[in-house]
Amino acid sequence: MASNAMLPPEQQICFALYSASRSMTGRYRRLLAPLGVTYPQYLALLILWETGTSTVRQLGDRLELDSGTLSPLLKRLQLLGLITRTRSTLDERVVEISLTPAGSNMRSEAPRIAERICASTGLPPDELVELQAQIATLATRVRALA
Amino acid sequence: MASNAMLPPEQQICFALYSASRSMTGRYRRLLAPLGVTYPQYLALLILWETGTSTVRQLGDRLELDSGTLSPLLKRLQLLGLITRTRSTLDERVVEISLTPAGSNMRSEAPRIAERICASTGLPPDELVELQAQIATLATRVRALA
DNA sequence: TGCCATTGAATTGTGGACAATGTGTTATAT
DNA sequence: ATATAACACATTGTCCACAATTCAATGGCA
Repeated sequence: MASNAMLPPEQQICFALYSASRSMTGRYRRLLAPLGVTYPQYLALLILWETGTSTVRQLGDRLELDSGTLSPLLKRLQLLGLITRTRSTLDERVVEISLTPAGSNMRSEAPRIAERICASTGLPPDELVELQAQIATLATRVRALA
Repeated sequence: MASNAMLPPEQQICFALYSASRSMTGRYRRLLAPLGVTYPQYLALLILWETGTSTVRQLGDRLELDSGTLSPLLKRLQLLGLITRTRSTLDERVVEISLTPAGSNMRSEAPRIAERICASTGLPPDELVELQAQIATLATRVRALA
């Protein structure tokens, strides 16, 4: 592995991930602009479209984000009128995040966006799935070291 | 690709990239902490260790970052005493970034860090190179749409 | 019951990203 | 030679990411 030691960033996998992630976020930026949401906000909506309601903690577990990131992000989604935030009556520490009708309706835009994102990769579905799995495995492995 | 339409984030390649990139940055955070620099700062140093001197534009071209990101980042590297920033005498618009002796000396730490990063992936060198190439290709393709 | 560690969110502070704009410099075209 | 465009970088404002801290609420447990 010593041969890898001083490779330029363009040949290192970390930079490839860093660069690819920003490319993808940039692609989402254009696609999501008409909806007025960002990519991380869209990720939170994806979870909520699936679950209906989630706590801040549950969103953080799924997206691997902490409350320092999610709290202001969710506040912005609330300002946009897409979600509601209410303290749980069973446990006053917990904040329940739910979709408003406007937030629910936005779900119908998702398939078109996902389709265009997949198309941007230029990869056939099977290769996309394969690459996704490899990258996810890598992420899990690296995260396990923390 | 309609089948991909409403996959949960955990099964989408964009989220895999987003998540893997943050995992890697987190790994670098620990490894770079003794040096007092961040991962994006380390990327700039990687270029400078290779070139000796670069303009802000050249750094931006290599790292795909604009001056809005690089200007404050380089200012921090200057505060750390790792680089100098001087206006080019030939073209007063250009700012030349050069390594200080302290910045140059830091290069000796790089191989050890790169080695540990590669080890974190848990992948053999050949698979690492293969995966890097696939991700870099994907990034290029997506970026071409902008 | 009262004490104490734990938990869930929010807040604060630092550093990235990136769009949009500003400022001065250089190149180009009449 | 002078306007005008193009260029390099800096600045501003918004949103993310994450460490560290705070604070209220909860759940043991003596």
